Amino acid sequence: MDNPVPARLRVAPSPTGDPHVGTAYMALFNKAYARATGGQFILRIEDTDRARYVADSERQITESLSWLGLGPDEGPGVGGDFGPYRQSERLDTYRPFVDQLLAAGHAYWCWCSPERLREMRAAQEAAKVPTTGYDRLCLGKTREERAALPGFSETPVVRMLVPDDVELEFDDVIRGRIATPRPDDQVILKADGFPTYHLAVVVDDHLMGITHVVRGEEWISSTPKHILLYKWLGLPIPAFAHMPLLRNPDKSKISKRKNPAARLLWFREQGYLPEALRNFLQLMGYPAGDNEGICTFEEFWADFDWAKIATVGPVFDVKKLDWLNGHYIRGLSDDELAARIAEHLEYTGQPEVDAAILRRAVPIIKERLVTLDEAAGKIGFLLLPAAELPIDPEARAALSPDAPQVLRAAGDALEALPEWTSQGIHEALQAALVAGMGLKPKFAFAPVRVAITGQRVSPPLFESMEILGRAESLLRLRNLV
RNA sequence: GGCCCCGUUGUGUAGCGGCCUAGCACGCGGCCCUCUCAAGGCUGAAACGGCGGUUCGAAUCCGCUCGGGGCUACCA
Repeated sequence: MDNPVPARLRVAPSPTGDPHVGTAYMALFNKAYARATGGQFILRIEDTDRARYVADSERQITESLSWLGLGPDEGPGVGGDFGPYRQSERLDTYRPFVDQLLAAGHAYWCWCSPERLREMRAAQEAAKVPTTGYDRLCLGKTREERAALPGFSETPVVRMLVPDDVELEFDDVIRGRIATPRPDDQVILKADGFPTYHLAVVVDDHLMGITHVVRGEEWISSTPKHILLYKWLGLPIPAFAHMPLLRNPDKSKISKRKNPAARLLWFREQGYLPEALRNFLQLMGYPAGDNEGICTFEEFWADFDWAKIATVGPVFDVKKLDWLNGHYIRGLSDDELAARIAEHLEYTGQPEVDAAILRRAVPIIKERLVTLDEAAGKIGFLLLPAAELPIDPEARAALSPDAPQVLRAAGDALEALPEWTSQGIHEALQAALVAGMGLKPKFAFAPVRVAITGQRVSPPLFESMEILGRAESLLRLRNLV
């Protein structure tokens, strides 16, 4: 890394619902750069929109980030020298900045009612005006003067007075120099006394010592407003990194409405491993490197480079995540995997599974799992007594006519087997059915599989029988026909 | 509508004027292995949006065009 200066970066979600996958995406790149420079990664809650505020949201954000290994170095709950880390608790901090802007003539009061603003916008649209925006009706007026006019509201807001010569270009560490649309006279202080995002980010980023503003591409067009604020307030301007937007398959900005994977909690519910998700997120808009794109967070941040980030919004296609998840599952030890499956069952509120059976079953389902959630289904047949074992109707229908003889022969061969091991079972059945009855292995074992598992497709048969034990296995062989 | 951003196989990406008859991964097809399904091995199909320039030479540079996206809120 060529930047020896410790960077301070923040991820700043709004608690307006369950966490968005984009939050994790931003957090990942933020934290990577913080680690690369030996700096700090900060979580700040941007709860200035009281209308959309959801009480439980912050907890879910914090939990999911730490689940992913992307917990902050500073933030609500973890502390730090720059708190509070919730904007709703910082209302007093913003006031002096607003006053300063007002006093300097860079901002002005506006008493226009929401209705008037709506009508104004509609009129502009109808008239096909090239540039829309606030018409500055309130600019230069006292409260009394404005009150005499229609569309007056008792509770005013404060707007920025964007000058004609506002700078419309800035440097982005990902995209280089970029141009932007001309900003409107943006509201910075709302009627309810809360700042808008635009004022709050600038003030907080400065007060919290943020060196790199990392956010989604959708913020490019408002960056000139922020730069204006920095300049007016006499504050140093941080570096900007506008990340590409994650997309739905139709290329639109990823949304919970169109894409279940837009919900960060979805991944945990589905049984994805946090390390797999993290690795997958690293691949979004970023080169894979060697090793098929598999790499640890440490390897990722060790040669992290903003310039490598793509300017195209990647389509968020979970197919590759499925593969990665399987890969990471296969890399887990049997004990670890058993523990993760048990955890997942608990997290999703599914019935508990006998720990001993689960542990013994892990080796035979491990390479067959895409998600942890599939585990219960795969070992279900090991958990029920013979009498309750459901037989898949299709599997039953596909049974060959000689199935009864095959099962009887299998039972006879296993009855006297000296040692109940998968290998012994395999050899005994091979001898009785393949050698003895002259059946092809494929056909010889099919009815046995249905009897033992109730399915045509199952984990390895002989290992399953070993886990079930002799008595239970024999019972199942007799039960089917 | 206006302004801005972007455009390599189905998806994620490599490529930064000749090494490209465009590489890799996932996905998809086939084969092998095999008690089913997986896993694993081998193998196949699949892309530079289009048109003009610049140049000895363009996926790479320029222009236009088409296409996609974002913003245009007292939401972030």
